[in-house]
Amino acid sequence: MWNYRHMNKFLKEFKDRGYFYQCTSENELSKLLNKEKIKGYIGFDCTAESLHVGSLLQIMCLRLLQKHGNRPIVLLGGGTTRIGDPSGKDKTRKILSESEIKKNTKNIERILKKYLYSDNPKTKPIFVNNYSWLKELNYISFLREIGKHFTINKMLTFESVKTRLDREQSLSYMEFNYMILQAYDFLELNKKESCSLQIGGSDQWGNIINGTELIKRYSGKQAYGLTTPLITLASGAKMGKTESGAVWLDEKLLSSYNYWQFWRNVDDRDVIKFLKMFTDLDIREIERMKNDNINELKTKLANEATSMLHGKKAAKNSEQAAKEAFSGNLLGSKLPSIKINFRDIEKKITIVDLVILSNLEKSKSEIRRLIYGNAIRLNDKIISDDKLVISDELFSNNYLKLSVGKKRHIKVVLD
RNA sequence: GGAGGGGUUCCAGAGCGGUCAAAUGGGGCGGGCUGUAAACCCGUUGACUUCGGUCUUCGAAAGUUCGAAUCUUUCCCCCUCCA
Repeated sequence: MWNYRHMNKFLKEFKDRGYFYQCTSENELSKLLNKEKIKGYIGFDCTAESLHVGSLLQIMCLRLLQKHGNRPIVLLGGGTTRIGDPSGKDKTRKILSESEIKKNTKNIERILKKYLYSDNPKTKPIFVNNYSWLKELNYISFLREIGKHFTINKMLTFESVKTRLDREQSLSYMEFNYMILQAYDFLELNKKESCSLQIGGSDQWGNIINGTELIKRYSGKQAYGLTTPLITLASGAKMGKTESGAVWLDEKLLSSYNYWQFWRNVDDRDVIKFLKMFTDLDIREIERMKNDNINELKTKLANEATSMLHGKKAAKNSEQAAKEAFSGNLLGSKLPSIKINFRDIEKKITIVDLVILSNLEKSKSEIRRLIYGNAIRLNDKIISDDKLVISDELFSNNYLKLSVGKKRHIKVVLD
């Protein structure tokens, strides 16, 4: 059996950090990686306007590739998004408009650039959009050159297809072709950029295999696939979604403070795992920290993850804000804030209106319920009257701290 | 093509003419305990409300009725079995 000690450093770290799920031919890939620096790619779907933590593991894979001197290729699925990947989907997804896809693609690229290093020309990420080659495919020649390498018999055995058929849910011919297009992407990148590795989530295994096999048949070359596991939280839930929606990697959709809070609030049992997966801290260092104070570890995790995305300063500010908010200080100066003006005060807005304005809750009934449950506080004082009118006396130095529950705090600034 | 079963509030799933904004469980939210954790306990979980109520929900539309999630008709969609 293969000796772990001789394993390529990239692969070894890939495993040590918990990124590894499956690999097409591990030994050979390891040998190749030892011999030369390669290019590896991951495809990103452009269905959503931005990326969320669900994609973070993939992004971390690209960073790791860079760290070990390899060059990452980011494939933006501008073309395939027009089709829709049936993997793991019960139903056909709604088809997005051209302009939506364009907008999404741009935004996703912007976010990825925050994570990848561009200073070294040898490992600088390459961004490609598969629309550039998919749009000009000629149907007949595509069928003749590429289509002939796929058998329906085999395609029908793929999990993504099978589950749809088994449940008698319709699978359109368009979607059925998705896997061929993804395989073709790999071939294209292999030809154009001599890219020899595709990484993806475990649900992409079938699609990836199709790519390596197509490359083999088409040009006789060896290419490799590597997949990451589906991350499950200790609580059993899927990573990335919280009660209040997706954890976006985008300041516009989720403030850096709330992003920091997401990491600060992970389950105890997930902390070490996440430190390994989502920070650049040395593995051995993390091992050593195992018995450190759990809350300090969470803070560390939050700081590392936040600064990677939003910068060191945002991370520090978030930590500061959290300290102030949770240690019961009168005012969290770095807390997310909303402004209200004197005219609002004159209009005699109530506590309920104020919470609505803060965007922390959107239903008045819910806010009233929260008030009855002692959950709403102004400057840390519990509010028990839902008709309380906000007066300027409540403000100190034009600031007012509004809290909903134990965890949500916002600074109200009188303008 | 034939025979049945079903679409209920975030999810699962009861209800089968008024007492139904709809049991129960899960999830969520809030409170308690703690450590911004887990477990546990309690409360809450359509919207609006001058807290008296009011309005909108049970696949869609129409109808019966004083009154429908519950009955009738048509339509749409799912599932199981047989061919």
